[in-house]
Amino acid sequence: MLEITRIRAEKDALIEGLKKRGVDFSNQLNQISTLDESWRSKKTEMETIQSESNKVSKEIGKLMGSGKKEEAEVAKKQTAELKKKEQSLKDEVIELEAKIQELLYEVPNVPLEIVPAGKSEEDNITIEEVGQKVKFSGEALPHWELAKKYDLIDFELGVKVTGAGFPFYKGKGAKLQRALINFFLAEAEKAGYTEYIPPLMVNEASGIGTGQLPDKEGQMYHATKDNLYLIPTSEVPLTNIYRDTILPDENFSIKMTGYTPNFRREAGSYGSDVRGLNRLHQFDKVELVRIEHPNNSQKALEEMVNHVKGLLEKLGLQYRILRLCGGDLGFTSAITYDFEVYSAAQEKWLEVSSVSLFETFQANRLKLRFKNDKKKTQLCHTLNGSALALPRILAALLENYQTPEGIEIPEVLEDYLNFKEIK
RNA sequence: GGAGAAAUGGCAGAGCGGUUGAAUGCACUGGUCUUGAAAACCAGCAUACCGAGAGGUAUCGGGGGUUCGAAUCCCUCUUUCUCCGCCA
Repeated sequence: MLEITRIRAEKDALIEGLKKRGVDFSNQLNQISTLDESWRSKKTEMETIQSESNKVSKEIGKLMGSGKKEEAEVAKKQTAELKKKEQSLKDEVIELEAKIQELLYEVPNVPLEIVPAGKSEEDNITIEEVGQKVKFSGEALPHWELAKKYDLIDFELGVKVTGAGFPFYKGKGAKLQRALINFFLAEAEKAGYTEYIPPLMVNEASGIGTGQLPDKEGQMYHATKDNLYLIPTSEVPLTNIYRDTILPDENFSIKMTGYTPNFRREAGSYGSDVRGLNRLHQFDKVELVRIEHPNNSQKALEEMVNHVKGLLEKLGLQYRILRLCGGDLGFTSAITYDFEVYSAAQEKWLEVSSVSLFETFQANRLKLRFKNDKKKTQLCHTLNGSALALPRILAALLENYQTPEGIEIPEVLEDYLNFKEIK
């Protein structure tokens, strides 16, 4: 959520910045601005009346105290009119607040200077490409066939027990999955992140805090009886740890990591995009979340990008980094780098990580602040990134490391496994 | 799931329906004193919003109500504790 003070101060610049998303928000911002003005004047008016009636009430108190009951009765009658006015002003103020809030929820974050304008993924910029295409001697199988051939993942069983998009990992497939999780967590720990195992369900307030609600309600599984949501990413519980928090001073740099399954309804997805491990309703991910001083958030973003690069390089996967264009940017993000690995058998790029800086957009909703050197409360910056999402990494590993005899295992995972190849 | 008790500032803990945004203690910050420290003493110390400022308004777990006036009374939800039941 954009800060109302920013809209007051630099509305036109914000409108201009938002155009990079390919949508014109001048309507919303102008409306907010107008509503905000009348809100302020109504509020002042209301508070003046409140102040008056508070005074009269105190007078009555004094009169009652000194036994002048009749004078008190007269004063009581005086307040009736004030009450009426106060109530109607209050109604107006509340209505204006609700309207402003509603409009604010509609406006996404403003992209940073270096984010390219653009409408779709076509306009993303590839800023780096690392590694070589794998050459196969024979036919290269897609991961779903490899998974079947070596009995690593059972998709049909998942359909039977739960539904499409909920696979079973089995035997060496399950172990490989667990090894990857441990590897990612170990790397995060080395980089100074504190590990958490968060709840897999969150309440409504948390969903609103990180921006999944109200806009993306349909993306989450909702346990209506208890009004809880299954998390679509551990970003939600991890970031919400710091909801309604004021950090005591400027010296903070909060680095959290967590492994969790993630649940996404993915309504409307279809075709080859959902084949095999490409898109699941439940998938594992190790997430990085950071809360930073505004002066430090750019550096933190860079560190996170380098962290993910390191992981992909250690796994020996060909990858590229994209800077998303305005149109492809998530609602809450100011800048996002996507990481894609090349899946040699499917001959396509698969997104395995997304690293984003939200600046104050999330912190504003979360009420996550710190005390600056002038003892004023100021919003923190939040960041997060996947490091990494498991299924597509697993898919790429299976496909890229396949040989006619079996599947090799990247050396870096050997410490986490009791086998060195899959046959 | 049933029965009972409770929820106040960073913590502890007062608070007859009427200058209570809230006593007091601890913690914290600044100052005096001291060669330095401790102690003692003095002062300061919640958040948000409106306002150039003076100041104003709101907030005592959340929401609603009674009243001229609510931390204080009523309803409701949530959470915590105790007891019972069930259970990995």
